[in-house]
Amino acid sequence: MKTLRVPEATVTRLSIYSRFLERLDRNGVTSVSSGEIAEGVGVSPAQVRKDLAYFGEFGTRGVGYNVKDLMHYTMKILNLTQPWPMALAGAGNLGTALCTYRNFRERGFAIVGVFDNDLTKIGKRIEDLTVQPLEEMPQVIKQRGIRIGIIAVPTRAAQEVADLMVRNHLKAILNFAPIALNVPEDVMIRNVDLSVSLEVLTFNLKYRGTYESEE
Amino acid sequence: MKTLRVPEATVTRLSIYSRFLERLDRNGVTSVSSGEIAEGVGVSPAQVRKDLAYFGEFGTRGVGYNVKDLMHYTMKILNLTQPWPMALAGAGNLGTALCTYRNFRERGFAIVGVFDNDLTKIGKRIEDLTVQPLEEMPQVIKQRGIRIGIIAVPTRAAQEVADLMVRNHLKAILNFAPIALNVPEDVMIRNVDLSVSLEVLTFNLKYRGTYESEE
DNA sequence: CGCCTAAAGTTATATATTTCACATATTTTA
DNA sequence: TAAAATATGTGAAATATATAACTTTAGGCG
Ligand SMILES: NC(=O)c1ccc[n+]([C@@H]2O[C@H](COP(=O)([O-])OP(=O)(O)OC[C@H]3O[C@@H](n4cnc5c(N)ncnc54)[C@H](O)[C@@H]3O)[C@@H](O)[C@H]2O)c1
Ligand SMILES: NC(=O)c1ccc[n+]([C@@H]2O[C@H](COP(=O)([O-])OP(=O)(O)OC[C@H]3O[C@@H](n4cnc5c(N)ncnc54)[C@H](O)[C@@H]3O)[C@@H](O)[C@H]2O)c1
Repeated sequence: MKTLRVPEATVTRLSIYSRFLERLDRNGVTSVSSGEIAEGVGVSPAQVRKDLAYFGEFGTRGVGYNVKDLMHYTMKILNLTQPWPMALAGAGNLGTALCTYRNFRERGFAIVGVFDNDLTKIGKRIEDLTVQPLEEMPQVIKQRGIRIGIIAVPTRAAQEVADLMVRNHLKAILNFAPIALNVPEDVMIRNVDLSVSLEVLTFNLKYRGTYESEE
Repeated sequence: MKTLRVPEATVTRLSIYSRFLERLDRNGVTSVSSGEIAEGVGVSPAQVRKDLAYFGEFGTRGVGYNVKDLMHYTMKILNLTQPWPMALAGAGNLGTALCTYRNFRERGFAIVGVFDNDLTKIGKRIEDLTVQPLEEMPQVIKQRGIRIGIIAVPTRAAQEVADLMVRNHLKAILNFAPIALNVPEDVMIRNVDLSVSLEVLTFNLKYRGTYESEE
C-alpha cells in the first residue's frame, strides 16, 4: 500500500472534472479524452492526466476514458459514495439561500439542520427545514451523524459558532464569515471569501498580475 | 520602473492582511509586527514579509508596521481607492442575499444594478435596488461606469449572461454558477464553487490530503 | 554614546507544481 | 499482419512558491 501526498489543487480540479463528467454522462457521452476534459474545464491535457495519475490508471491508451467509469472513480476518490448531511448555523440572507441550493443535493450534500439564536428566526420554515435554536445543534449532529458544518452567521459570532462545532466533533467547516477561524489541527476549514475574490479582480484590473513599482 | 509578476496567492493574502489591518485600526491598534499579522490570519511571519516585499518597504526594522499606513498601502495596491459599482445578473435566492451583503460596501464594492429575465422578478425591490430586465444591463453598465459583473443565474444561462457582459466590455466577472465559462483572454473570471469546496473537505475527511492506493 | 534587542528586508534553500516530451499501448486500416 | 494514428501514462525539466537563515537597521537602555 502506497501513500502519497496529493496537491490540494489536484483535489479541487478532480472535483471539477467529476462534475464535468457527470454532465457528459447526462448528455449521453460515453467516451472522452484528456484533451476534451481539459477543453471543457479550462486546463491543459497534461494537467488532467497528471492529476488522474495520482490515483491510478483509468484510461485506455489510444482511446481515452469511459465517461461513466471515470465519473464513478472520481466520485469514489472524492468520498462521494455516501450522503453528507450538514449543519448550517445562521438562518439569515445567505443561510436561507444556501438551504434552497439544489446543486448540493446532486452531489450528495444536504443541509439537514439550520440553527439560529434569534427568536424571530427560530421556527421559521425554509422549504422542508425548520430553523432550530442553536442549542439543539449538538443533539442533531449526533442523531444525524453530521460531520460537516457551515457557518453563515455575522463575523462577530463566527468564532463562537466554530468553537461549538468543534466541541461537537465536526471535523470540516465551510465558513462564509470573512475572518480567520481558530480551530484545532484536526479540523479543516474552507473559507468562502467574496471580498478576497473581488479584490483579486480589482488588483488585476489595474496590474494584470504584475506590479509596477513607481521608480 | 520595474515590473514583476506577483503570485496570485500573494494577492489573495494581501487582501486578507488588508482586512485584518482594517480591524486592528478600528480597534485602535497603531502598530503591528509581521508575526502578529501572521498570527491573526494564519500564515507564517516570513510569508507576510515576503508578500509585502513584492510591493515595497512599508515597515521600520526593529519596530514593525504602522497599522494605518500599511492599511492604506495595501488598499492602494489592491486598487481600492476608488468605488467599484457592480452589475448582478440573477435576482434569485443567491442574488437577493448578495444584494443585502453589507461587507461589500465596507471595501468600496456596491451592486448598483440587478438584472433578471423573469417577469415576476422584474420590478421587485431589494432594499434600495429595483430588479431590472436583463436588456437594460448594457445601458446601466455604461451610465454607471461598471467594470465588474456578478453571475448568479442558473448554470444553463450562465454562459449567455457572460457573453452579454463581455460584449458590454466588463473585464472582471465573479461567477457563482458551477460551470467553466468561456471568455476572451482579457476577461478575468473568479469562480465561487461551493461543491468544489465541500468536496475538498470530504476528500480530506477520508484521506487527510494523502491517498492510499489499494495495493 | 555605544551596546543590545527586536523586527524588517533579503538572499539562499527547499519544496511543490506544472509543463513538456516521449515511450507505450490500443485500435484502425490497408 | 504491419504500419499509421491516437491518446494515455510518466519521468525529467522548468517554474513557481514557501520556508528558513541571515543581514541590516531602528530604537531603547545602561
Ligand atoms: N449575504 C451574503 O450574500 C453573504 C455573502 C458572503 C458572505 N456572507 C457572510 O455570511 C454571514 C451571514 O451573512 P448574512 O448576510 O446572511 O447575514 P444575516 O444578518 O442576514 O444573517 C445572519 C444570521 O445569523 C444569526 N446569528 C447571529 N448570531 C448568531 C449566533 N451566535 N448563533 C447562531 N445564529 C446567529 C442571525 O440571527 C441571522 O439570522 C456573514 O458573516 C457574512 O459576512 C454573506
Ligand atoms: N442558492 C445558493 O445558495 C447558491 C450557492 C452557490 C451557487 N449558486 C449558484 O448561483 C446561481 C443562482 O442560484 P439561485 O439559488 O439564486 O437560483 P434561483 O433559481 O433562485 O435564481 C436564479 C435567477 O436567475 C434568473 N435567470 C434565469 N435565467 C436568466 C437569464 N438568462 N438572465 C437573467 N436572469 C436569469 C431567474 O429568473 C432567477 O431569478 C446558480 O447557478 C447556482 O448554482 C447558488
